[in-house]
Amino acid sequence: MQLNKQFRQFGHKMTAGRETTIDVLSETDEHLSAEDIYIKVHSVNPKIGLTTVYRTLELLINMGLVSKFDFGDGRARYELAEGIKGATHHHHLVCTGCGRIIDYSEFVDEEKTFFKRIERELSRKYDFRITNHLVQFYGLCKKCEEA
Amino acid sequence: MQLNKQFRQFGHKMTAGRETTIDVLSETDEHLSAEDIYIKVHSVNPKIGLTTVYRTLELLINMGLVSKFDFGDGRARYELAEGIKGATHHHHLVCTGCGRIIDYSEFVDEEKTFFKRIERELSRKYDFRITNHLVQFYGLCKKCEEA
DNA sequence: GTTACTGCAAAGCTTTTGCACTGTC
DNA sequence: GACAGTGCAAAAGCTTTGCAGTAAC
Repeated sequence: MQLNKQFRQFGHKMTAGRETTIDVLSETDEHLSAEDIYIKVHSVNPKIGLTTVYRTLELLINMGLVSKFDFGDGRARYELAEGIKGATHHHHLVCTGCGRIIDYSEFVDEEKTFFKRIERELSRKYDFRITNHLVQFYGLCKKCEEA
Repeated sequence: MQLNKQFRQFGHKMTAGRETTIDVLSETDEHLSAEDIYIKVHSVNPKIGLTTVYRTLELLINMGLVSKFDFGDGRARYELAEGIKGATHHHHLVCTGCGRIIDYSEFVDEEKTFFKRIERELSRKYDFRITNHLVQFYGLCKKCEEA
């Protein structure tokens, strides 16, 4: 895999734990917590521990390969970053009833244009170099609304 | 104060801890953590403990008087909700270098219009009742950019 | 007088760290 | 062979909970 090369460029080694973690993230469309990832990684390769998963995730985030999200339930969630292994840009609807996360990508282009303009002005006004933005909608999914 | 009445409508009692917590939140423009709030509350009234602050914040959030934010540093921050005691709608720039939070309210009207449209369409498409949205920009403040 | 509220201490969770061992390059 | 990476166990940090005492209405 070509990520191998990317690891070495950053001065890191490619190991079983790292490769398996990336594989797990590539093969899911869920929003996995560190422990979720650990369980999957561990079932593929029982030698790999939770600590390694945490350390790998931190590394992948620093390399820009993974994004970390907080949906308000006290544990972080991880996703392959946009563009990595075909992952597409999207935002999230978070159900405050059951915690379900719905991805949507309908308006991301529109949002991109909108935010680009705002970011430009905020950057200038506050002397702030914006590198990233987070958009999340909260509410109730159909099931929870009916209940 | 008229919040007193609001508490009773919800079936809650107004107590020293709750009143002091609201006062602290009203009088700051910082983004206080539970412990920050506790320190201030405790300095006004040393009888009030951290547990009460946590329980009060939870209550205030459920009553819609307080909003809870996560800026990625592992502890939650609390602010008076929009409209309570004159608190105005705003969003946040988060410096990933030093953790500084900058409030801005320049584009919130524009954002409101923009999001209203998107929320309407997402609600319909995903059968999801959107009650709230979160917008945050991440980047580097001037000091951290120079360092 | 009832019932909700509170403080304290202890527990619960996720995440991080120390250290000796292991594996990659 | 050097040095980064790893597992395990322990620690850290924020937040929640149990319980007996206290205060609001």
